[in-house]
Amino acid sequence: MVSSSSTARAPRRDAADNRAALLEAARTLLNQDPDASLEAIATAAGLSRRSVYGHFANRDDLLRELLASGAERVAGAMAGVTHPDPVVRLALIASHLWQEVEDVRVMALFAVRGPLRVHTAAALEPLRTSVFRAIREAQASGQIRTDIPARRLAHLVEAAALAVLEESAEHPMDAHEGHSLVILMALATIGFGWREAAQFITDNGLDAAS
Amino acid sequence: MVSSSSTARAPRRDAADNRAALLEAARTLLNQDPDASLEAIATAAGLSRRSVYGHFANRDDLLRELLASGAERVAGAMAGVTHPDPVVRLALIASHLWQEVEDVRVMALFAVRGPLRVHTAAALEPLRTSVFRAIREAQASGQIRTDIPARRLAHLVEAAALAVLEESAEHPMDAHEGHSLVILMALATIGFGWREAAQFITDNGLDAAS
DNA sequence: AATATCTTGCACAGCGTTGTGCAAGATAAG
DNA sequence: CTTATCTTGCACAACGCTGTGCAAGATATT
Repeated sequence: MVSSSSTARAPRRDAADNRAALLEAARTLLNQDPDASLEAIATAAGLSRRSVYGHFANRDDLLRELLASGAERVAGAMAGVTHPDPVVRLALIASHLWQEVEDVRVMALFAVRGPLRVHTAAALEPLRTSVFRAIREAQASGQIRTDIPARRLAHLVEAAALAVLEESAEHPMDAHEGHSLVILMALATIGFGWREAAQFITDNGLDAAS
Repeated sequence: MVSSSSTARAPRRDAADNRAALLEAARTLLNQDPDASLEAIATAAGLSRRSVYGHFANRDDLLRELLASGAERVAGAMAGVTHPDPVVRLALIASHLWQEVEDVRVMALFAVRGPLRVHTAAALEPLRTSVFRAIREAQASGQIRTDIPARRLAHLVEAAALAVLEESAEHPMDAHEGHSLVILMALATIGFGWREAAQFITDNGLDAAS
């Protein structure tokens, strides 16, 4: 199906560009207002609303593609995180997460909380699983709190990260501050006291994360 | 204007009942779907959509009244919280908060996060202020973390409480578990380690909060 | 029983949006 | 240059919702 059997001509290259421009515009606009209209998105991309339907079947299709690719990008960035200590692993995940999401905070919240979170769930599944595994492992070795079941704790860690995102969306926060906050809140959630957390961060060089 | 000067008759008493029924129905329905239509709300209240406009000028009016009264109820429940130790005060606030909001969790999230949060801000202001004051006081006396500015920390504590609400909305959680979680997460956010927090809770009888 | 008050149903306008059909125009590929 | 591909503008239908006007009906109050 890729190279058609008939004598069809190759698709125009600018079409692909426009498609990309639409996604990029959507990324930007939806990050300001998750309910931005197609009209607004198309205009921002330098196209007409009508043309959008030449690239995507409908609004949902655009959103789906945007969110799915975003979720995969985020999940992909976590793939390289491997560390023997499960707590360090968690902190590294938090750190990378922030870096990936920092410039799309509002849309990230929308992607995970909004009505379309169904479309990102699949791509984020491995990430959630590795968080859960790290927590279970850390509980087993007595490194973190055991008064909350692992599943629940995993959700709460995720919620803590989202809470920082939200806070950063409402009250200006530079990238560096957000980065450390995400880690601090994750550690706090799993049971670390604040001095303990600070010690842990310096001990493991997490404050100078690349 | 209360008792009209003309020979007007007193308003019918069932009208007030219907108005109350509308608010109650709205409270229930909006707790399931914050975008529930007036049609749905009116029907649930045993009235027609048309009648709603006999009691409220428009949709926003209904919402405003509902949210404002809810916010005041919540804020009012915190008024009685006075304790010399600011950390205990924070924990008590968290505890009472849960009890007030437990049966309206989804709508509470909507009221604080949604587009109508403007209408609840005023009523919740004293509550937010007392959280901020408690945190500042506790920081001054070295009881809690000082690596995060008081304002920011206050926001994060609020976010932590909301995170528990959200978690409870998505993954079933009985009232008791939610109650302790809210306190635990608040303490975690202000810098307590999990054992320290547990100790603190038993020491102050917070696990048996009325 | 008289009457003001409240409810109802229906019709209608308005809103902002999405999705389509179609014909004409612009443009990259061959 | 020719042609298939892409874009555009306009018109139109549809959707679900809010808000109103009006006349008729039900009901509490007096």
